[in-house]
Amino acid sequence: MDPREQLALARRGAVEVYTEEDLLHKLERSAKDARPLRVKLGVDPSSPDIHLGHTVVLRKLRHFQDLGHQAVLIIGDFTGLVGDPSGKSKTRPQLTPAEVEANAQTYFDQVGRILDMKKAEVVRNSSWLRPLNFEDILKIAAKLTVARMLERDDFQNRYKGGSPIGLHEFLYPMMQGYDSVAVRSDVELGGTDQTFNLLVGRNLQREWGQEPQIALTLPLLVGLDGKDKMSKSLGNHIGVADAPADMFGKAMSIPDDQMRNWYTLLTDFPEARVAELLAGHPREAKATLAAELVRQYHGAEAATGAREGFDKVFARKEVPDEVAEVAVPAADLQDGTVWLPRLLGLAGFSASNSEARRLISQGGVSIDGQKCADPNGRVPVVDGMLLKSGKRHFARVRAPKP
RNA sequence: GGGCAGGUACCCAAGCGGCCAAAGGGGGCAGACUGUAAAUCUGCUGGCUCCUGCCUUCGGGGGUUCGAAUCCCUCCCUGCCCA
Repeated sequence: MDPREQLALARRGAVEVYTEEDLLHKLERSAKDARPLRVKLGVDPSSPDIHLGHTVVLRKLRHFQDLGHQAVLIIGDFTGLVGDPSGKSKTRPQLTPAEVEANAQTYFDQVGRILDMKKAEVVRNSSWLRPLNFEDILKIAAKLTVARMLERDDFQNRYKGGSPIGLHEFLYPMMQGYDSVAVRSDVELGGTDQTFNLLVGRNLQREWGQEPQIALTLPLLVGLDGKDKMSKSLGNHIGVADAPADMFGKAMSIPDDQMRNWYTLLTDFPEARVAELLAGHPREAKATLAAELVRQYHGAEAATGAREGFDKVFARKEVPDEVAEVAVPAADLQDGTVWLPRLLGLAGFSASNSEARRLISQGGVSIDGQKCADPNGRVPVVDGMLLKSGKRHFARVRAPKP
């Protein structure tokens, strides 16, 4: 593909490209010499499950792959020992090597849903970071200054707010930047919260006599709450490994005004199509989005199924096709009845009896469509009866075999 | 090393001898409504107890007191300032 077209494609959705001219130059040279660009993406194995927030940048990397460039995936197994401080308001716990390794494995399995892993180059940064001795580290550290570090928003906020900043956290951008030197990166991708780290890479490459990489930043995907960036620790995420029904339901719960963002960052829908959808009924637009996301990770059939299941439960208030079963142990039976709070606990709908009582007295519990009023009552156990808690928790009750 | 300010429930944050299972906000859950698990409004939000109390909780450990999240001692941790 023509370098200018490639540039346009690379540019799409990006917040910032440092710098665009350099990228064009690299693309042109790459085309001329038939030498793919090395596009670096560092992944943080501190949280093993990847969610849609991660996919924004992974999708961009995939696009580079599709253009024939070389994806270089760096498993931050060494940096993971620190935990990226970017955007964090507190120090992250350091992981043990074993944890990092286990996480990396999970990560691989999931990332294959987006990248073409057969063509990707996967490396671990421990392979070049671990052998460094203190003298090497000092040499690299000397290229960075405290003042520059403190320019970063997250550090600055923490500093001003009086929260601790570990010295090792200062080393994080340094390590990530050195990764670029180690893999001779041409382009590095990252969220906008990575900007500083990506720019450090450029500086260090220059110091090591390499042509600086292009830093391409992408917007952070806002999570289900519509406020904060999607992250597992905030619980506002959709995991790529989530079940179709979950994925669909969660996507349906994003605030309306986030739809455009999600469409542009998570789908390949052309702009015109998105505009058309957003002009229509919001629920319809959201359902289309949700279905598309399910399709990407589970296929078209699952997408249709998820949508139907959702409508069934929430629009038509019917019972879903698949309902988990709860077996009532004989020990809990008394004259053929079971204590309702106990039953809710058995079904996994409440963590304690108090919570179960609360649920019942709030009118959130029903059996076979019949609301349960007594928070302390016993109910006759009928094999196959349907227990419902809240709007979306169902369980088929199984009586003990005589 | 010295001085000062702090460590409260899932998170932020009040309380500073009894009326404190602990204000308020966030989050979570439930209900109403609806276009959805959007938005909005309302309620609930330590555990056990079949409601009557009991148990655990306010950084850890000791103490004072009839009684402590609140006072004292000590240890650990954090921030700021000085060195």
